[in-house]
Amino acid sequence: MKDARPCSIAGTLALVGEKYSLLVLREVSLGATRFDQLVRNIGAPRDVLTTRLKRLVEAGLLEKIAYSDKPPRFEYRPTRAGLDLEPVLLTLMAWGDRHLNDGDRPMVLEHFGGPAHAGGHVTGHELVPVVTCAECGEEVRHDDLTAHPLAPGWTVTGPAAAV
Amino acid sequence: MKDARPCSIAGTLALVGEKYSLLVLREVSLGATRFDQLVRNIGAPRDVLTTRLKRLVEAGLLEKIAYSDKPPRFEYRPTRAGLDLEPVLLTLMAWGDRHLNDGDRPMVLEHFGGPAHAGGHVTGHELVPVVTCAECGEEVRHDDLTAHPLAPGWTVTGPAAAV
DNA sequence: CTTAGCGAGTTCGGAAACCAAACCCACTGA
DNA sequence: TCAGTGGGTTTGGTTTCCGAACTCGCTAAG
Repeated sequence: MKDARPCSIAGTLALVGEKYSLLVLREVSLGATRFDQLVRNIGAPRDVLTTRLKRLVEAGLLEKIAYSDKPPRFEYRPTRAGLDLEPVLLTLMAWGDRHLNDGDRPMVLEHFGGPAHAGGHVTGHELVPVVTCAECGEEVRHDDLTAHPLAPGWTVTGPAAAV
Repeated sequence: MKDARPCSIAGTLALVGEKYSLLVLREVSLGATRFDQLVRNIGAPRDVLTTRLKRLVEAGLLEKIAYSDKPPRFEYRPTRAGLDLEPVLLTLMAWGDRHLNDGDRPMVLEHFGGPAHAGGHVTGHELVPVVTCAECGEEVRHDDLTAHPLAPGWTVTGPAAAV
């Protein structure tokens, strides 16, 4: 991994790209914040989970918060930075729902939003996540993109080539 | 990883969650489709890259296409399923751009879309990817979501708990 | 008071993955 | 004939992963 293209994708994956890290973020986002819950729900070896949690806390994606003094017990809560990874989880889930297991979804997400959201809402609708451009509001399609590397020497050459 | 919560996030990561796999998808999406380009741009060991490419081809995310017969030479092109992972790459990049390196971006993406797109466009705007709900069009926020696991025994307990 | 159990890790030894460098093979161009 | 390129494979050492067993502090039951 030395001398690679400088890139925020690689930088982010250096933080959360190891096995189980994103699943930890999934669990704490769902509300499972304690060690044994994480072990059970993720199925990771306990020692691996220990090192992942330490790393994620150091990186500022999780907070280790005491919920008991005697004996000392902690839970791991996502920080704002940690919750900001939710779009990654949603797009991963959307891809799996579409391309894995013949479209069978192991979990669905209910979204409370839209026009009726301002008042006290009662029922939502199924979430279908789509990546759009904040500037123009349109769904992002591969052919509408052009990459511009800002570091010298790192060009792109293909159909999505920079100018 | 046995006996874990059934989940499309975990399923997708089982396919593309190994080290370098998503960077391979990044490169082929940018147009770098050949073995030595991938080695250089990703910085991965050659043997690891060999096994990643084999796996991604088997999984149907890449196609191995001959571009020379004598000597036999191949390039690796993303399939539709491979390109469908671009939302994951975009959200990873957006997170890194926001939270890494004090907001310095190693690369910017130009988006050609929006109202002026139908006619022959000349200039685009910077892409700022946002995850929205296809149903209601709103940006997805953590507090607007509720998870509903469809497998028995796998519940969620926290603030985003299912009913 | 003794024992059972839980939550949250730590320790252990073996299996698997990763890594950089070296090597190989088929060709091309000088 | 010789150097160079593209696309790998081989080699041997390091790191990571894994499951099971163990520890420690505490609580609840008998």
